[in-house]
Amino acid sequence: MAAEYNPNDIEPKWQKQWEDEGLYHADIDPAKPKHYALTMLPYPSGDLHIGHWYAMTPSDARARYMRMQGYNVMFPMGFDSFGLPAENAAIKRNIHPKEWTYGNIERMRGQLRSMGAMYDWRREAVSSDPKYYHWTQWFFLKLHEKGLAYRKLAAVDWCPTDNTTLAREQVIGDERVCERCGTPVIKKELEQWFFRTTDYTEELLNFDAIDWPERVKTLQTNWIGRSEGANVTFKTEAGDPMEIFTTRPDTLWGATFMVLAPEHPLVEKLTTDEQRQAVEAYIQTATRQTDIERESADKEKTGVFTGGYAINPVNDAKIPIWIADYVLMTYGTGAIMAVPAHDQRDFEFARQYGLEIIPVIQPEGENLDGKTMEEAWSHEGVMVNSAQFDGTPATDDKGMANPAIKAVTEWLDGKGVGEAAVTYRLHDWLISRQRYWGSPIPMIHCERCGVVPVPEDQLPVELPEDIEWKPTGESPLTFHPTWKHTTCPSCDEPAVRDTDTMDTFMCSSWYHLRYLSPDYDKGPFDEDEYNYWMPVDVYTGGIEHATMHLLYTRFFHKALRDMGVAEGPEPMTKLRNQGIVLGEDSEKMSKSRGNVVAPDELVSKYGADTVRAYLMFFSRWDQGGPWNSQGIGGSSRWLRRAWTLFSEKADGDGSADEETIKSLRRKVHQTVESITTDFEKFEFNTIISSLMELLNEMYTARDKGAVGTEAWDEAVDIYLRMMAPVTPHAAEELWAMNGKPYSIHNQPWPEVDEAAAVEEEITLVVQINGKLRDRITVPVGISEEDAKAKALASETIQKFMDGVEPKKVIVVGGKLVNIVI
RNA sequence: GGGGCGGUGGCGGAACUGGCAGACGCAGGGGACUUAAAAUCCUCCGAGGUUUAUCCCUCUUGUGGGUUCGAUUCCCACCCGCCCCA
Repeated sequence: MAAEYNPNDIEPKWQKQWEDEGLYHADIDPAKPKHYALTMLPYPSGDLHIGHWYAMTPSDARARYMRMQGYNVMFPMGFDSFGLPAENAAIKRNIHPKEWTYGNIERMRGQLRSMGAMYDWRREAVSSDPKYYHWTQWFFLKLHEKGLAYRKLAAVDWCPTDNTTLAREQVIGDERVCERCGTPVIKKELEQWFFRTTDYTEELLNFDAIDWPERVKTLQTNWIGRSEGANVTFKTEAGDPMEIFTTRPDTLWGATFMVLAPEHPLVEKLTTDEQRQAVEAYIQTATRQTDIERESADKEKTGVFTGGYAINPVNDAKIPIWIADYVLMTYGTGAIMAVPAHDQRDFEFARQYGLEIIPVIQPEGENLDGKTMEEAWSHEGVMVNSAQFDGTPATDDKGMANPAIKAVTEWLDGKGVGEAAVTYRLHDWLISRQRYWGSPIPMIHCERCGVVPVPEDQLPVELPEDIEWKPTGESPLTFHPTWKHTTCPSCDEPAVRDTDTMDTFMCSSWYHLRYLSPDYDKGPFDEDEYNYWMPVDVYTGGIEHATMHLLYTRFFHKALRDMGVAEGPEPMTKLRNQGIVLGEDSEKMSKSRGNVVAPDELVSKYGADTVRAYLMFFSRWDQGGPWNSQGIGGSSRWLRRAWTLFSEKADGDGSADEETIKSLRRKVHQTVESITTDFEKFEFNTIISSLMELLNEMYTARDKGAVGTEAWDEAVDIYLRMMAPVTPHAAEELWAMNGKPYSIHNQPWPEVDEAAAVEEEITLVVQINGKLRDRITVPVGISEEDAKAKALASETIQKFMDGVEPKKVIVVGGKLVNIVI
């Protein structure tokens, strides 16, 4: 009798053996094609949750599949271990961030091992280790050297809960909340370090070299927010130039007022004595509001007339200058021309304050009138009230593709009052964080020499461990008694270190390079390793990183390339996103909802193989979906059924008839075909379905006496190979039980025997007027005439046709006949 | 307002290039085994109609239209959900 399936025995056993033998060690092998498979590294938050399993085990299955396809596969893992939660735990529970983090890492390593993934642990990298952040700092110095890291005073986003600044990307949604804790951010004027991501805007918009999901490309494109238009210089009555950017220079003749941000430097000068009191009061209230409140679309528009006027350069019209809080100093030039007839926000503002509305784009078949219009017209039409441009068609096209914009822009340029311009929404990346648990910024502030980089041979600038936490809004490093005091590398006089640390996205922008050689100490990575393994061939992870990590890492790579440190256009060739596993109540899993699924419990109940299989099976991987605690029973049943069939020493007499053998082989090879395609396409759910179907078919074949035949042995051999990526432990154990040589994970992927996979008979579908009426079994490759003849000869069909002559008969590739009557 | 993704049985989902809608599984019904239960095995399982029953028919992929011999698939309009940008 066969041994019972007991995953809790066999899984740890094989994990240990694989580990001891270094089965999954990936070393440079020029004789083999390489494959660098990478899954986004976890933050060591304490416990591996089901989302980690969902991200990691299907990726592991695919990496294993690639390995069986003959690739030299590197599949590394590590920890993104700097960050706020460690520090918050320190404050809350009085435990040092380092201790908390490394305790979690240790725990998670064990949990990761229980997945049975093929990680090469020799390549593990931990971003909070000095030997790692040494090179994070080194990259900072390189970026600084290249002029890509700079310091500026700016109104930056500040999270009052986390007590730190945030990058623009880390401020989420209309409510402008902190990406980590959900607190609405506020603005603070601070001097901070930035990276010049905006130097790479055009290049970041180009996705030609990568196979990434459309969704991610769209998200990045929107985020970068390229808009074409023109810069136009207006003048105040006093002659001061005021530059504005507009995407609609063709509507310049309809500009009936200008609006400046309340903080605009010219406001002071423009404001007349009569208006001064109102203007100052307005500025006071506006500065007390957050950007969210100011920009909110449904908020009533408010503003105040400064008393000053501007001269419209296209027609010398004198137009009033207002200030309003919906214009932000941080966006564009902090000044806009207002064309109420063709911009809804300007329209509402004009109606509110009784300002003039002049339509300059007339839609076909209508006659817009500024006095009676009910909303702005922002679509195509013909230019009117615009002097020599009257009659020029204005289309819905953006930028120079729009004939009206093109004509006006060229004219402005010739006149010297404007020029074509492109603006981007993308900001430079704010790097400084006023927190402790991060990589120190390797810069020194010297009273005499200014900001001086720490010399390379003094890296890493290590974090001190004896630290006190005070929620002051300044980096805890500031209050350390000695740490910040140093000498200036250039004048040797006393100086202080930068006490901010780097955004942790900086650490994760290059971790894929550290995996190449985590212990290497002559540089961030060993060049031989780089030359062999890079770029990352398949990168998997959640889509939530589309405009953060995935944008930063592309920027980082391009910057490194320009320094000669990296090569190639992009760091990650192919990207695939998994969805999110929801709780059984279809809500996001959270401790407070009590709908969290704990993988450790599932593993002890069902075994890791079942959990892996179910995670691959229960939904489309890219979509995710609600967990179903009963559903996993199906995967468990499948695996046990497979175990039963393949572990029993069934006495087969090989008495199966020829047809049974043929159809068994057909199904086997058809399954190899479909599973291969599915692995290529990351369609994991149908891989499991196909394995289930084949298993059902094999049970039928067994009952018909197939055991003991060559075809049966072939089927078992192929089945186990196809199981291997999904359920690596069970497959290894069954492989051994069937007397096959260790290890199944060194076996090649099965090849399709095309001849065996071919169907001999097909079901000819017969339709009348497109409705299914009969099915006839015919030999494959039947000629069109024969198919037609057979269809027309069918009794059922004749009954339906009732003697009517067919008008037309359509035969499709010998598989379908449609009779039109 | 602009853009993206999605909407298929009670549920998760499948369906290759426009060609048998609902593979595979969950849940559910019926049965076998069992003193009983669990486990396992067999079987039914979109809705409606017809029939003793087998059969058979009609409807059905968010809604409405279109293209086509034929549409879950392509086109247009709309509704709903999620996301991004305004």
